[in-house]
Amino acid sequence: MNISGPFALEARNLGKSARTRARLMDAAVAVFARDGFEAASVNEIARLADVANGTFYVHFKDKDAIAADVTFRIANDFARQIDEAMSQIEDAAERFSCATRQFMELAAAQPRWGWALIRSAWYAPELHRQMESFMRADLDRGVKQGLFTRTIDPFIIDTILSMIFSALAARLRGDVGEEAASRVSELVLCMLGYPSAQAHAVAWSPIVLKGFNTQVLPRDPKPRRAATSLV
Amino acid sequence: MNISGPFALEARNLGKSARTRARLMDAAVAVFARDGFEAASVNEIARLADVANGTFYVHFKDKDAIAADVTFRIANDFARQIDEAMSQIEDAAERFSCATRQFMELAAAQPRWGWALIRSAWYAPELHRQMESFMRADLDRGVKQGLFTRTIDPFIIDTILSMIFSALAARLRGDVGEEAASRVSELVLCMLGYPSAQAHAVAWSPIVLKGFNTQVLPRDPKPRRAATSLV
Amino acid sequence: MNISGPFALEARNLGKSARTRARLMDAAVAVFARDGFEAASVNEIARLADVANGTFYVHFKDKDAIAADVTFRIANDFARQIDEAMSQIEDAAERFSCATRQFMELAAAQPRWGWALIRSAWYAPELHRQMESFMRADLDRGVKQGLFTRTIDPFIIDTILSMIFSALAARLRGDVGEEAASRVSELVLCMLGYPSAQAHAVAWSPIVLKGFNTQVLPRDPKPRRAATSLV
Amino acid sequence: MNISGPFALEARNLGKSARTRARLMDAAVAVFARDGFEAASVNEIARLADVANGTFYVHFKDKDAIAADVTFRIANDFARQIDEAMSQIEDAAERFSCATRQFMELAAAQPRWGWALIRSAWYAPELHRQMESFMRADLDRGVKQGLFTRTIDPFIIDTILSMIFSALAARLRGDVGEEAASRVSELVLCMLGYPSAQAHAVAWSPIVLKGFNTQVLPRDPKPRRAATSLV
DNA sequence: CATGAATGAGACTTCATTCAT
DNA sequence: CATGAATGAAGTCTCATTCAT
Repeated sequence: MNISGPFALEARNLGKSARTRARLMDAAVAVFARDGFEAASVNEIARLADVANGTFYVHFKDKDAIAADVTFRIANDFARQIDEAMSQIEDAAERFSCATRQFMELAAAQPRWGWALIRSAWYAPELHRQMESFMRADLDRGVKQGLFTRTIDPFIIDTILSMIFSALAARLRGDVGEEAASRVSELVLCMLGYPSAQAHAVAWSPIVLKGFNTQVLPRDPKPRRAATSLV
Repeated sequence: MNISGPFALEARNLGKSARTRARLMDAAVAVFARDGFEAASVNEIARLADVANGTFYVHFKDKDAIAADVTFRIANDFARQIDEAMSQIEDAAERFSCATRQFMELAAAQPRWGWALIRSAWYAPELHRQMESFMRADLDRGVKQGLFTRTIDPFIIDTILSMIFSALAARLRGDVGEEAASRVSELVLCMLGYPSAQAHAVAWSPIVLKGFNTQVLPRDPKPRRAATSLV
Repeated sequence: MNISGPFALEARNLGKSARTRARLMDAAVAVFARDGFEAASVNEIARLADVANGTFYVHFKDKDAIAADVTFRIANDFARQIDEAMSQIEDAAERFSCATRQFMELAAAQPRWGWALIRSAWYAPELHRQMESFMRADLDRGVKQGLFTRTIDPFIIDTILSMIFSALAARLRGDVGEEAASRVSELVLCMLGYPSAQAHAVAWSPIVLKGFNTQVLPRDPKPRRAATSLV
Repeated sequence: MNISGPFALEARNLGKSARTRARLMDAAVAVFARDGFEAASVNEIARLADVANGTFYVHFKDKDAIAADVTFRIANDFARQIDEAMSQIEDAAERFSCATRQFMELAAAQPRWGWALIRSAWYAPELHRQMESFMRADLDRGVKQGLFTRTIDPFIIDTILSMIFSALAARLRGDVGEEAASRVSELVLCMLGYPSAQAHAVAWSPIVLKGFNTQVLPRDPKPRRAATSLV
């Protein structure tokens, strides 16, 4: 039962150990996505990764550890790709919209990663903090640019994150199509005090979304602190 | 290890069976709130309820059954109390704000119920449908009254629910005080196209919130279908 | 869930206690027949009998006790009816054949009783001894009459009983029709040394078989020791 | 509590996993023999095998699986040894008698295997079919050779099997000695229409019975379909 | 590193049996 | 007598984790 995914692809030229580890991570993503974090079992992850169950413990202390690693690297990978897509954008509203739409596009292109994020978000507080910090940069920028009238604080950031996750879940369930990203962007911009008509224009403007790029980050990179938003 | 809660209080004058059942329900709420639905175990519920583990199965088929019963009755109880609090209100924006604030007040007054709702919402689709239908009534009314410009559909309702749950979680974690309800109300009203200044006024107007009333509904009431919002 | 059967019918004019007991016995027969003795549960018997589970213990010490009572009474009832059917027959070969055929007819007419006998035979050694003693009488008579050349001892009686039970099971499963009784009779007679042609004639001679008569014996009758065969 | 038996002996030079599996199979035989299939518990099997209860599930899916494996291997082992013992015999009556006597000798030499067969025969329809097919070959041969006048069909085969099992049970209970096999052989031969005197001669002729040979078959052998009788 | 058998705690569930009403 | 809630032992099975190879 061989799950092969982005991590394995990334590690294809590395040593055997790194490749085994990568296979485990791909398998973990698949299992978290399918069963949720709680119901995921180490044995099942090992089975999907085509390694003996004991091998899991050579690479990870326990289920929490692999979940943390997986979500961390997914988040970083997404952040990197989103960053690239936004490098030329200055306007904070556009940046936010672009980031949100790009985020959902990436997640939709790799539904297992999307579901894994959703289904282990509760168990990966690290992820939350990371996404908050990415997002905060653009929201603060918008306030400075006079675009957003709403005060930015952890509460509102949490609220926005929950909206984006909710929209992502709807999209992945198939309840809504790719317009989900624009819809939620528009809602958030309005909520932040951005003029309604412009919110609509920005959120629905045609943009080029990057497809999914499997060049995931190397293991244990220096934590990124780029002044930018994940979403 | 005796957990005593609203259900036990409600059942204190009923027969022995009803009292045991109520103890189990209170215990289930406590465990769901603390551990989440998945991690909750029947044995632990029985232990908290101070009954033998076999006793659980005298009253409920399995964990799903008690969860369904518990969420159903919490939701109905909340709905009833929120309804009462709003009986005199006609304006849809006020109704929404009142419902949301009342909901969060009730949940905050009984944090275990609040956490239980949050942590088993994923596993209680019934609850979701119920809350959606309660909320939809007031949102549609607002559209008819010309207060909301946003089109109401399942996507936006889901989004609003996720915002409210997110705010509730923040409140229950203690990250934010009782202003959480007003803040999220205001955000939602803005998002729906309600004028910003009025949104603020409505969301922050002083209102009398009912405290928690433990008169939970009797078992198996006729399902409420009142044209009103749970939140 | 009301099972009503021969015992209930028999007890319809007795006191309430006797009727409850009778309902339990009918239910026990049904459950033993359907699930086998091991898999039968007291709760299920009580449920089928439409009484509370505690009521079972008012009437029977445990599952063994009801099984013993039930098989004892079925066996006695069958014995009584078989006796009646054979009262005029003197020839031992005819008696054996008649008894066997009558036995299988009764069991087939009341398949639950038949299955219950088969499926609890292992657990009711009493039944075995009883059937052995009934059968022995006719076999010994056959030897005295010079019809059977085979020595009669517990081994051969056991063998014959197992043949009859095997044939009964085949009949109740529907693998074979009502000829099962004649076939097994013929086989046994041959085996006992009875001339082949006569064995065939006796085993297949048309006889009048009594239908099932629900007048089961009163409770705890003096054990019958009539010099006759159950089968 | 260490049960050691033929399977363990057979596996003594194999890997650890095979040895544990063999211990479980020996233990299962012991428990089935002692308690019957229904009453046997996985925990008890593990206890007798001196392994943790979880270990059982490393080797077998459930009780059915180990029962199927055990009966399959016992049956094949018996069949192989019986085949060997009969390789030179052409006469169908002799073959039947030899097979029956050899079968009972093997079972009596290894009473746990005998009891296990008896007590799980009901739950192993596979076993029944296998024995039927082995036996059928010799019975049909006897008809072709003009030795048996009785028509061979599933009903009579079932009947014969029940006789043999009944005799085996009597032998294992100690109610009868090693003459049981000859007695039941003679009875069956008579029943099949084989001349009485010859039946006696064949059934009681001195033959060399192989003792029990613990070289059980390797796991998953090609199923034997030799045109011969198990009994 | 990789393996995979073995472990044993613990989850779920059933059920014979008791006992207060 | 009848009830049926309550009990707790016992059974089934899963799973994170360890360890010898």
